[in-house]
Amino acid sequence: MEGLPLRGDVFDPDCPTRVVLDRIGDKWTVLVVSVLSTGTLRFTELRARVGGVAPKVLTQTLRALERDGILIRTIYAQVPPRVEYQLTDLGRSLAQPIAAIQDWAEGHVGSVLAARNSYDSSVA
Amino acid sequence: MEGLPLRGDVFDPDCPTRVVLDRIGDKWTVLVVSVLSTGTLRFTELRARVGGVAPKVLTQTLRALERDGILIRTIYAQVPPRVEYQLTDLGRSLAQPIAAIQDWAEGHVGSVLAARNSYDSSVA
DNA sequence: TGACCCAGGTACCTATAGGTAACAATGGAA
DNA sequence: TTCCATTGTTACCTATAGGTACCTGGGTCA
Repeated sequence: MEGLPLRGDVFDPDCPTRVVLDRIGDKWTVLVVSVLSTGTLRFTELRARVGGVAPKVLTQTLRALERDGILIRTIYAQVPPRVEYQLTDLGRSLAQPIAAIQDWAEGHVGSVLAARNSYDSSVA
Repeated sequence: MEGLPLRGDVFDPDCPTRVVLDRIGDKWTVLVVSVLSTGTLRFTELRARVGGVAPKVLTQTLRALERDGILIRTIYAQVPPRVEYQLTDLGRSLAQPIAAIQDWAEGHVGSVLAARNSYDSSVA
């Protein structure tokens, strides 16, 4: 019943593919997956590398990604608690397109901001 | 002052790269860019291909993308009005990573849904 | 006897993305 | 003279993602 090689169609509003797109649309998912693609990290490290996340929101994001099979959460019965997050194979496969997006964003910020300035001044 | 080959850093909360990620996080951007990557389209055609968009929201999305230099809006002084949307070079360069994301989404829906079922039933 | 560390949890608030429904403007067709 | 096509706009409402601030629990270190 699982692992159907079923192919979705993002243009169908009723296709669950939309759900996947929504997850990627999540404000922090891209950043978290990107950071984790470099290796296993603990909560606090994650928080430090992804600038600006509130702990509550980071927890939410991590739980959602765990639920979707993108990452694994490992709890070590220690004191103080130690929890590690690492990507699954599925997560690693997602890391590639995400890296492409991130790369585009970093490489084209200048053009986008320039277009924005130009547009705003012509409308003003 | 424009077109700086400045490279952003998505992990810096104050970096405008975040703005670009936010735009991609927009619910309809990915779909609109994807559809337009196949060629120029009119408003109604666009609306038909991207299932489930309300006209107001489509207008908002298109304006935002125009502002960011991703697409061009051409108005023909006809009656009834005719407006065409096409990607710019910048938009076409974005279409590639977006296609990768979309491809991933369509190809891995099955795995994600399976993980979700498994997670939900183990928590229940 | 505190104070600290880690990984969150809880309660609460709000901005805004997104949605619904109805209307506008124009000229040609029926 | 009423209707229709086309591309939106306007007013209005709401769900929820996201944020702030503070709490918890239990070893350890001083």
